[in-house]
Amino acid sequence: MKRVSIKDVAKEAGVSASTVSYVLNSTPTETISQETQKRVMEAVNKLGYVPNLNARSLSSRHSNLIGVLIPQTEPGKELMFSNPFYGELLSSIEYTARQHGYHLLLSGTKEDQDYLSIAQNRGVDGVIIVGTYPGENLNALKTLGVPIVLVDSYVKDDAFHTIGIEDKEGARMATRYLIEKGHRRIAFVSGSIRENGVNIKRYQGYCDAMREAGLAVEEQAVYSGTVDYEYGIEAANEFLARGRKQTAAFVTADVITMGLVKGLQQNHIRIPEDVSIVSFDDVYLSPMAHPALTTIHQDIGEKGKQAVQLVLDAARSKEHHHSECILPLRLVERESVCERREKS
Amino acid sequence: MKRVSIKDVAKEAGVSASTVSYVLNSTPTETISQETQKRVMEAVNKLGYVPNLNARSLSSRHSNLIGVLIPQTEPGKELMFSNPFYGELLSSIEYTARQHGYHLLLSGTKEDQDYLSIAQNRGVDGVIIVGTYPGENLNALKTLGVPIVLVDSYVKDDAFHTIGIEDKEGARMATRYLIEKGHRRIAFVSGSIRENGVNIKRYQGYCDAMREAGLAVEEQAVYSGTVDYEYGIEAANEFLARGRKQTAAFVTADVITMGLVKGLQQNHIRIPEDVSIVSFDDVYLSPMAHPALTTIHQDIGEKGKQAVQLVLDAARSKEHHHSECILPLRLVERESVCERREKS
DNA sequence: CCGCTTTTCGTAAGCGCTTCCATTCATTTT
DNA sequence: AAAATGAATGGAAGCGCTTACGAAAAGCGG
Repeated sequence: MKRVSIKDVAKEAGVSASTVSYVLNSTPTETISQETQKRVMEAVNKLGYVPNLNARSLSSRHSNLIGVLIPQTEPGKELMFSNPFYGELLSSIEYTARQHGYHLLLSGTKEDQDYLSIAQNRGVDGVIIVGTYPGENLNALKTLGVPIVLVDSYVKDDAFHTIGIEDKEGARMATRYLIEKGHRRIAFVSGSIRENGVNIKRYQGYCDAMREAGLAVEEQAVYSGTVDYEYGIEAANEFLARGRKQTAAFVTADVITMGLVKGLQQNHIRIPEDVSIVSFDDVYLSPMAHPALTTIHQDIGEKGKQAVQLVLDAARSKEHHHSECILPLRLVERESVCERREKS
Repeated sequence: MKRVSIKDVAKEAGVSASTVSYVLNSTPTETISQETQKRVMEAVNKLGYVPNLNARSLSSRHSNLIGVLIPQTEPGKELMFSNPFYGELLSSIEYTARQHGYHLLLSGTKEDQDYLSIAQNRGVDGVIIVGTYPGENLNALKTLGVPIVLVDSYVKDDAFHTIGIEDKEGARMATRYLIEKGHRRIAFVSGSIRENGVNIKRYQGYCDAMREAGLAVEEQAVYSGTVDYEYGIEAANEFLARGRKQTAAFVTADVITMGLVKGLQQNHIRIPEDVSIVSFDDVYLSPMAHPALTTIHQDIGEKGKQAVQLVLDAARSKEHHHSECILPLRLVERESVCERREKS
């Protein structure tokens, strides 16, 4: 239980602590003889020495740690992963980071929280923030001096790196697809529409597509709530309450869609025969849905990978150059949409 | 960008660094006058001081950090969360930890990996390991001197705390339910069956129930693969290949079930009319499946919460007392099972 | 006003590691 | 042969914080 420190190794190998440090870090400016290296390594193995990374960070000013902030879907709701999208994203982030020898410091976030706590405290080398946050909170982070990458946020500020997708274009693509299938009354269902968020862009894309086709965007055709399946069910009920006006819907998240489909089916509305749906994200389980979701596919794995890459690149290069990465989208056709000739 | 340290605060407040430390940690043995406290706090706020937790850990020997090890489902597969169960569990762990002022150091794990790296390195205060691992790897962790809790593992060793569920009983319950519904030929579908893992217990429960009902456990009725929906589909094909012998199945994970259901439906096998299924886990999305999954419900949130609780309790108390926590299970009836009179 | 207890605070010694700089030899160079 | 070079290592000063320990200030009964 006795922690073995670098000094113990030094003593065992009959060298100084600094020498041990040099061989362990293979410091390029220093040169240690083969023989000594071998002796040190033997001591390390014999004693089972593992360096204390806290101490290392303290003196070397970098921690090989990346802070990751993932939103709790809703304040008060503890389920950070009520949206499987986050799970998949985190998965990819973790995997990529680990490949590079980095670990993750994970924290969920409530809106009102002080993000500094996680980041500044532990001396992370960079921060990945996923989702949309009020600007003030982000500003505090800028003073941190470590690279910050925003995933899926439209905050425009050169202090941050960003990675996202063509939200607007994706939504337009989805909506247009529905229009091409003969639908004219198309609902828009999304999570909360907030400043700098993705949903506002997707809403614009939806509107654009409608307008381009000469269709009106009716207020009663837009549904907005939270990003979880509960809201999908709620939206289904609301759809009924509003009189089943639309024959199709563009939904901005697969989770919502799953709830929506369920809610609709429970009311004996058939998908896609009665209501066609194009969804968004293409999470791991969406081909498993019934019907399998026709959805805008985004490469979640790539998103996470790029996020990590951005942080690491920025952490390495000294001068700050703002970078931005937009991933492409594509529509994958499955079973939740069918042709429709509007009666009117 | 200039980091403000405790000394800066001390200077600003006109006191010594130790005094600042005392007020910040409200060290119980020391007593600082109200007035000084106020002065210090003002300086802290004015300078925007945030303590460097690395330094703190270094000198105080505790980090307010919990290491979390989550398995990559399959080696080579990067998707740690191909099973939504892990996402939900992590969610709960993160939330609970945060409530207690702890952060998470997250790492995925490959089988062959050296777990020490994450734990020992960073001086975590405890480790939560979810899933089943080869014993040798765990042994290395024992020397760590921090509490370790194993989630869903049947490794018997007083050095570890464990938290799990009544796997065997749950499986028995599920199988018996199917039998009560008139099924006699029941498949067992699970992820890999390995030593000390949950599936072996569930298999036993399945066997027990069958035996109790005087039914034979046929080798060709058991399917075992990986825990993801891809395997579910595979199992469906295998089911066909083996001649559609069973009228029901007990599946040990909802993700697998989703794949299985999909695969079966694609082959025009109706659920539950042709094949009834009782699943396991009751993940967030399982009521959304089509049909909604009749499944053994486990309280994933509670599991995560207890895991954290166990670590923290153990970290606080000096002497080691092995603790163990088994959570109850219950069957929730939904739509994937129906009555059946065996033809034979 | 004096010893004595309490309260309040500063000094200093680390925690385990990195890293600049100086030092010691063994080689070369001229 | 003396001077210059370079390779190989150790010394020591921190990184930013905690925490004995001890000293000074303050309260108090007599």
